[in-house]
Amino acid sequence: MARKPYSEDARTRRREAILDSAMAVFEREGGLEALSFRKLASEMGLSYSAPYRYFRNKDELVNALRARAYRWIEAEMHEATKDIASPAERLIGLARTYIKSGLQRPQRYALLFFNLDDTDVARHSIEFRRAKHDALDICTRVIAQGQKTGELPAHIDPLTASHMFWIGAHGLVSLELAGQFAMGRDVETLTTVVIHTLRAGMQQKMDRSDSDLSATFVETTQHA
Amino acid sequence: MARKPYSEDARTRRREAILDSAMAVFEREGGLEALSFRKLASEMGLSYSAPYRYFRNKDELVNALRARAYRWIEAEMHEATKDIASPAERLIGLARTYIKSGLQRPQRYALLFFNLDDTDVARHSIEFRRAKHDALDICTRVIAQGQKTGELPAHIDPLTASHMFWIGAHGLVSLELAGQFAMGRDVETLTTVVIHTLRAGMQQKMDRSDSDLSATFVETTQHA
DNA sequence: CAGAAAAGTTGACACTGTTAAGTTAACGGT
DNA sequence: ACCGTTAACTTAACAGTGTCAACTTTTCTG
Repeated sequence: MARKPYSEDARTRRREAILDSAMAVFEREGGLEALSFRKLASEMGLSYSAPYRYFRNKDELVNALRARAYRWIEAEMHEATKDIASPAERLIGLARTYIKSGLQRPQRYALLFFNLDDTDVARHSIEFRRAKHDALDICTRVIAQGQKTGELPAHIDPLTASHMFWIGAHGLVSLELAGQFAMGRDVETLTTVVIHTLRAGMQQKMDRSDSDLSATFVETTQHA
Repeated sequence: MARKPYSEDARTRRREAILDSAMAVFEREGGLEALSFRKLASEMGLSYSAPYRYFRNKDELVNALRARAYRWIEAEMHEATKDIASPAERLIGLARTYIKSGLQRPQRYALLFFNLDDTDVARHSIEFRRAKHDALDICTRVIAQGQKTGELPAHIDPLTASHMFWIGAHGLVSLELAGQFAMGRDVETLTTVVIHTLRAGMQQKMDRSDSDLSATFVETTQHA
């Protein structure tokens, strides 16, 4: 009686095709506002509400694009550093690749962190969370490995350390993409400085004075 | 024959009122898409195209909001740290205030760096550029001062150093706002670690091996 | 080949940004 | 006091958008 859908993988293939097209439009035209179901559909020779068979709404489509973007940057990092034996060197390679990739494809990178509606942040798709976790995990594991071989300091936990490198890399990419470093600053140099600083600072154990200093300035102004 | 406009400062006062309203709507509803001229105008008891007398288009309005946001975070930083005598301590206070303020008002912060159309980046309003420059300048001057007193290392130039702190602070805020640190990580700790790491790493002079390492990984993969 | 269900289409609704034309209000000169 | 000029504002309209409900067409299964 009930029939199977046309073919399970035909369906997902079509879904992927839509995502391909969507990513292309998105990166070409720039911005999520410029990406509309209607433009997308017409580009694929379909009618304007056809994509609704594959994505409940635009948010769902965009979240699928986000997951893709994450898998892409993860692949970039893996590909570029998988043959580096030394953990410390690989860590630096990861950071540089992350930065380079982000700068190379601004739109795709922006997809990862910008334009997040508050509700989106609450619960991303599982696909998205896993992609994110996997990407960070490469970094965490490399650091843990480096701690075993003694190349990297053992006093900091690997997750915190990789968060820190992520913060540095993302901060750099993000500010550069927002055009904040203008005035003849080149990113190459800044990249090197940031990586060096994080690497060197990581060696230094925190002592009491650090946490004291932090407590000192907790109260900030609160005028709207 | 020709008459003066109603009153120069009445006009700018009205403009400011619109911006007040716009910022309120924007922060309440969340997101630039939710902020429309029509909602804004109706909230002020005006007709839907009245704001066009004060802003050529939505981009211009948004850019004015951005400039406001910048002046806001600059004021927060100034207010919270102006009485700290030691440059090194004040630098840390600046970073902590920046982070705290950003986390406290996510929408307003996001305005500064997200949702930038490619064309926007090219040429922001002069107002915006100056606000940005002023904010960064606080940091740069504090560092320069710290170098004079010997509290901070002199081998790095102040602008690069403040860029680095900016990268760290922004990266932290930005990732936290994007909900990337979930899994029971608290930002307080991460903040302390990042600041400590930058501070400690800054002391360490770069040697030849750093730049060598950077050159090693310049070629990354290039498959779409 | 029938019938069921998926895929795709069309029409409609409530929005949006933006422009053009028309209306009202405030000022300067006489 | 009045008139013209001009700013401020309103209204109508256009081209888009996301989204849903009602259709039509296609494709597979019994």
